[in-house]
Amino acid sequence: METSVGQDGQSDGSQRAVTLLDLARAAGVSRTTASNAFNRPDQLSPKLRARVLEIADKLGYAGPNPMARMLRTGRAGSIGVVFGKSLTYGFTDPTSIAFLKGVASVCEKEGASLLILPETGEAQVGNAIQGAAVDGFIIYCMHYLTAVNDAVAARQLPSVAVSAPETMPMSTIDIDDRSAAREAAAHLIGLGHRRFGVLALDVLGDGYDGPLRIDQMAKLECTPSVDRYRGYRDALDAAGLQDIDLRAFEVSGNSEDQARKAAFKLLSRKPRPTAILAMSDRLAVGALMAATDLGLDVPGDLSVVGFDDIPLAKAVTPALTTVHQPLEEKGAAAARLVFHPPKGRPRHVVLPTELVVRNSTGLAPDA
Amino acid sequence: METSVGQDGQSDGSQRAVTLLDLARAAGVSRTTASNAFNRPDQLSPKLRARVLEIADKLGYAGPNPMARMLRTGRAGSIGVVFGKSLTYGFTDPTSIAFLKGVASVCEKEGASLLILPETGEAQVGNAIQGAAVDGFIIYCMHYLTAVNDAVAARQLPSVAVSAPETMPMSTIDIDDRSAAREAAAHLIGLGHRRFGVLALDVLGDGYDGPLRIDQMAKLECTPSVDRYRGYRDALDAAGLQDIDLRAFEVSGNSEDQARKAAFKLLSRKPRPTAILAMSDRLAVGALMAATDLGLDVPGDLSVVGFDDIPLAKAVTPALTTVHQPLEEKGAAAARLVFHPPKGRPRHVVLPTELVVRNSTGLAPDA
DNA sequence: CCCTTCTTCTGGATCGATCAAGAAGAAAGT
DNA sequence: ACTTTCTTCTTGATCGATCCAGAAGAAGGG
Repeated sequence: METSVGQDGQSDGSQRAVTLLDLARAAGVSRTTASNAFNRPDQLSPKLRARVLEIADKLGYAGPNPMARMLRTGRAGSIGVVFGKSLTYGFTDPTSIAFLKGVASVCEKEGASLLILPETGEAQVGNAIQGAAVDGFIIYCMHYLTAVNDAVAARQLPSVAVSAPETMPMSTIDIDDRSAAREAAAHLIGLGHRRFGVLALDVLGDGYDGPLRIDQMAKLECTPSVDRYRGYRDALDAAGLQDIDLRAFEVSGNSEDQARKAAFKLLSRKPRPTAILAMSDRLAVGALMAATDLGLDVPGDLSVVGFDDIPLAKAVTPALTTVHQPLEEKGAAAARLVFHPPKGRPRHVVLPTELVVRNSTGLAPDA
Repeated sequence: METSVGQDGQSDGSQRAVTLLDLARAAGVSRTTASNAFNRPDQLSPKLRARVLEIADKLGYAGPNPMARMLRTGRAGSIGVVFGKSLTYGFTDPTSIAFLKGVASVCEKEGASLLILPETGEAQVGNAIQGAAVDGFIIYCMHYLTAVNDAVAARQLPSVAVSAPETMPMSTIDIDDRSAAREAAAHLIGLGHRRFGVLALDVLGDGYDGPLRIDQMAKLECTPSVDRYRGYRDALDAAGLQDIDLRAFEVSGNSEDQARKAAFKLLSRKPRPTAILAMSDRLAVGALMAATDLGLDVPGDLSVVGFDDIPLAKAVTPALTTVHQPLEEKGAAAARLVFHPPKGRPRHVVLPTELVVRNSTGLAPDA
């Protein structure tokens, strides 16, 4: 009758953990009653409950084992976020930080935890997703979306993908990147600019820096970079400027320093561009630094328009003209959709954007 | 023998999930063999394994249920972070973001997930901690440390507390706030300053803004604010200036805007302080804004020294003189201690800090 | 006094996996 | 030919809880 417990020996250290059954025995009640003392106070008399809890305390019983409870109830009390890049990047880029903030705020309201999955590379990412004890997933824009999508879909849990094609079988949250970019470019065209440089987000996430690989764009699944580029072109087309040479550089990792170098190259060409279209505010800041390096005045000699409207955008000098997008709300909306999934078909939410004109754009110098 | 399955009816919708047993039956093997196909490829022939996995795919079996696996193996594959403030704050404050980044980078190396617990208030925080399926905890400086500490300790898991007293029964990670602050103040004293204003982090986390509540300081468990204040005083004492009136304002939520207001008040007194000791860089930035509001030149009329050395510190104008502390490394070190707990006694790590002199401090104007 | 209802508590079944021990057959050593 | 070893696979027990149906006793209604 006496179960021997491995090599324990009662010595200070890893003794077997106290379970609900131990507690029940010690209190002279059934497991269910002990369980109810924690979960259903109305199911037993207050006096008994107090006694059970007291004995639990004495035994060092912290409460029902979370893993066992999850298994039995089928709920984890948390949602998972799958990142497309290293977590280090996720906690560095202001865009994803704001997104996480939005997710976190909704989690907090729901009393749920937020599980951030490690980035393990395309081959392994399925394992992490498969093994995550969560009630739903949020997929934050990534480069190998298919692998992630398949793994998440297999879990059959409420899921939302951000900045993903609406052809995916789950709900999506997005902005209209293309028309937002179009508006940014139209603003510059309206100011008389005719020579542009583009600083593009990386297309494949493979650490490449250099001229935009237009030929690779078709491969893409996660497409802000592509959509924004098309938006820029749309504006040119609409203005009858389709023949303009739109020189574009890809910048890896949304890095200010790389953007500075790329912008330096763009601005060293003759004739020099009078405006830079940056696909993110960080890239735009890099362009500002390059302008300083070259002794160019912004917006006198050069106009710069960004994208995102991160907090830094209005803190830099000159304050950035940029496309405001609701970063936090993206996260919040995604989380809400996970907690309260739409019945029937998945929902595809498109959040509004707005061009915010500040001090980094002005009339073209040669206009 | 046929178990009826609730009200399922096979209709499109929530059909019972496929289990390992279903897979085993469909493949004509035992549960264990099916399990091994996923977890121990070496335990069965490659041919059989391929067949099992194929059938799993066909059945839509995503892989072993994470909750069941956790229960059986006793491991969750993730560590939890307990915040002392709302998650919104955690994802806003550059200090905690950097900390999380450090934690995340180590998690990624270990292939583990990062579970961020919701802030539920002092009364409920125990529940969240009790119910978290994790392999260990990191406690990030909070205001009701006792409640958190008790709940975490009850879980009997490897845990690390940040900026917590070494009297706690778990490992701790910290910097020497007191001597770092002392160094910052000594720097100003060396420049001839004799009239100081202090911008203090909130002592109780209750949203209070106003004169520093020195009388409350004894109550504290989580003590950067108190230690830094003491450090400032230490420097004054060492210089024989113990009688100086060290006027201090508490600023709630480490907010730049609130700091600006508080600094405005400090700087409106006659005679005006010539230097401001800020307990964080955000507070210091608030002081810079107040200086601008008052038409004061920094460092000509006013010197400002911050604390933390967040990225913003060197981006603002003038660049902040501040105490550099290894924010990311704090998170990384904490995570490492959770993954590889010290045998025997808990470890108390104190990371080095360094005063970084930039452009926001200069000779006292009246010296 | 009997029947119903409510409160309080209990035991067995179950969630879905992994583990330990061992069986069956093939391969190898003597 | 017989024992040993290795490979491959299986059965029963177990992880620690929650859920369901029902029992025992108290309270209330006619």
